[in-house]
Amino acid sequence: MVGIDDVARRAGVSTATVSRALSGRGHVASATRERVEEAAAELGYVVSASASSLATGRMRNIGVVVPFLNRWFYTSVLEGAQRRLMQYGYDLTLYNLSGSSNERSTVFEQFLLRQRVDAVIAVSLELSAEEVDSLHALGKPLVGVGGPIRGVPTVSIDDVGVTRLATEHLLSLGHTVIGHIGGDVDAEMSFHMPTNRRLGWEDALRDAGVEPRPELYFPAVFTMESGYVAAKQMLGDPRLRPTAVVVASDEMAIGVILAARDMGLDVPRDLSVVGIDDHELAPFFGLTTVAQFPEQQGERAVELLMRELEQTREAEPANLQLPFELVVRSSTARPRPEREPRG
Amino acid sequence: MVGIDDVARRAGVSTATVSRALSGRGHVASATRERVEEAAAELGYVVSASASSLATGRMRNIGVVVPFLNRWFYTSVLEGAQRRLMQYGYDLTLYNLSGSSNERSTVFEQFLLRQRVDAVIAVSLELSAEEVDSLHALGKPLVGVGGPIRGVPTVSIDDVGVTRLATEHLLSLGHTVIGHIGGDVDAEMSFHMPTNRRLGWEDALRDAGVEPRPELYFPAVFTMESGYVAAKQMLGDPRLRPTAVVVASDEMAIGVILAARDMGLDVPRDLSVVGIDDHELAPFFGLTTVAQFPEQQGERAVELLMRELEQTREAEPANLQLPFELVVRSSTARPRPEREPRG
DNA sequence: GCGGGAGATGCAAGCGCTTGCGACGGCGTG
DNA sequence: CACGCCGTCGCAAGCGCTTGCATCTCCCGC
Repeated sequence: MVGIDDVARRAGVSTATVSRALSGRGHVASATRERVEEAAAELGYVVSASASSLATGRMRNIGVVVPFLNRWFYTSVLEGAQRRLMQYGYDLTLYNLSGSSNERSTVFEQFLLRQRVDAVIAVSLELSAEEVDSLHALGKPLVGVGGPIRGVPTVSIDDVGVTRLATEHLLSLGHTVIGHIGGDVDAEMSFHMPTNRRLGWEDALRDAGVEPRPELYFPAVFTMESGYVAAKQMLGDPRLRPTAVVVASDEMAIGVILAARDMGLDVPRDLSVVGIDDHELAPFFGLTTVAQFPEQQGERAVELLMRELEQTREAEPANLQLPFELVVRSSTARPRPEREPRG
Repeated sequence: MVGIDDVARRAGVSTATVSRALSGRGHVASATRERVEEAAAELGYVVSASASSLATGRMRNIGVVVPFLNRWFYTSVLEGAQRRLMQYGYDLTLYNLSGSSNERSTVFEQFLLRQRVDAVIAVSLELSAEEVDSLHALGKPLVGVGGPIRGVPTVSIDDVGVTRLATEHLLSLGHTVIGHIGGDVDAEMSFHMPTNRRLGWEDALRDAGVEPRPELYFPAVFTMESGYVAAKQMLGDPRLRPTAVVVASDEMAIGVILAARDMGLDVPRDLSVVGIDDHELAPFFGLTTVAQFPEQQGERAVELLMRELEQTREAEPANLQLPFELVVRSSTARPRPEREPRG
């Protein structure tokens, strides 16, 4: 295994110079630097991560904690974070909490605290005060993505804004009886998000002079099937007869479209549906949606972290609100002139 | 930061004893061990990963390389691997190749060779001989999941077996005009898999005395949309008129179901479809499929690695074939007595 | 022409563990 | 009863880097 002194010998300098030349820290004459780089390349030298870490106290590795893996949002965030981290020369070590419930404490106690990561990104997780504290006690920066964490910088979207935008789109088309299928507050790991999205729907309606009807809200759990079931209930109730529905995620929205189809309703003629996400399947189903950009969220989270890590100054816990935008496809249209939504 | 000698002092022993007591290597009187563990717990001591790695040469971290993240198969493998690794006390660092094409070489040259991982798991990747060699040169065990890699232990399923089983299911129901929608050999990173799956379809047909017709095979790219498009072509061609189709993945198969529906065909009355995977959406669509168990594949890959890592003996490159099984749902049925499949 | 400063490099002391080797008793065996 | 072995533990030498400090050279300005 070729080490730093092999390189030093070959380049005719000291190991200190090799270290400085390769890391870019400290002054090295450019001629010397080239000679060192050449020697390193010829020998195929790469620094030992552990030795370097031991000496510097930095692992160049950050931990990303996600509640699930099998969901578009998380993998997208992961993808963005990974890409950006690689550019910074950092590794990403993955912690997935979806296993047994005690996996969570194992992750925290055994792994995150084990000095294997310089910082952690928590995706859509509501961390307890102790969890945050234990990380901070170790001097490990922490940023959240998705759910807000008290006292921790977070990148996210404006959750009330997205459903507000979706609802406004529907209102502008002339809809007034607009349902909402959203996350079940009890069932999710992050309870703010579903609540906020519901709020956006209500706010937009009120601003338009329409009083939101509680019976037009149906809870679901962010899966296609759950959206399907909720839609069947909503559309099957003759007292409701919504002409449009805003759905808190694209996966659920697709379930809604399928449900409508199965009930003989035409989308968008009989029912307009708009989702949130711009999931990869949205174009295929012609789903109008409010796009959020999870990859970008991952990237920004990394940037926040890097700023805290590379500079010495404490980062102000600035919560970054990322942009979102309406993508109109074929699942929304003006309501039918007749007030009867059924075929 | 509490270090090993803080623990040693508190327990009244040497650091050597602390190390041995906590790591379980070497003989330590059980009374001493308890005293040490107690002291460590009281101080909240956790070993420094870098110091430990430097001394032992082991990182207790393994790299997992995936071609994409946004696909059910990969995230499932990842999930399984992660869970098992955590049980062994290992970290998982994630490398995703889906970015730019030069990301691949960066991953190999800059990261995997950087002594940050003890071993690597390559998921559905055809590694070049140099890539394999460079890893072996560093003494890093390597196991593949999904695609076979020459000279490397691999865990996978019998790709010809799965489509054979799917086809036999259809044959046993009485179908004889059975189409196949499979991966496009040119478009995929792993070229064996689509070929083998096509082979399974052909073999089963031949064994039943039916000559497979090449025009009943349609290539696609493992997405729902691509399956949809291929199905439209297949079902739209009046010369073909298949009564059933075996599809190389569930996502594509769902596309096929949707296409059939859009063409006014009833599944399974007018068309039986069977997929491969047992994707999380399969139950929702009532899709009959051949289940493979990617999480299990991830777990087994880890086990293979651990055997190679923990024991000294060289692992024989035993390729592990994992089980698969037919899951019958509502997308398959006997063909209609009439030979006319159209409504 | 000389003092001072800045740039370039080397020396060597860690970073916090692990582990081979040796010391020391206590106990089983011939 | 003496010998040797084994279980238990400490000593100290690394593991392969990084970096503060010292040294030396060269150049600049007065």
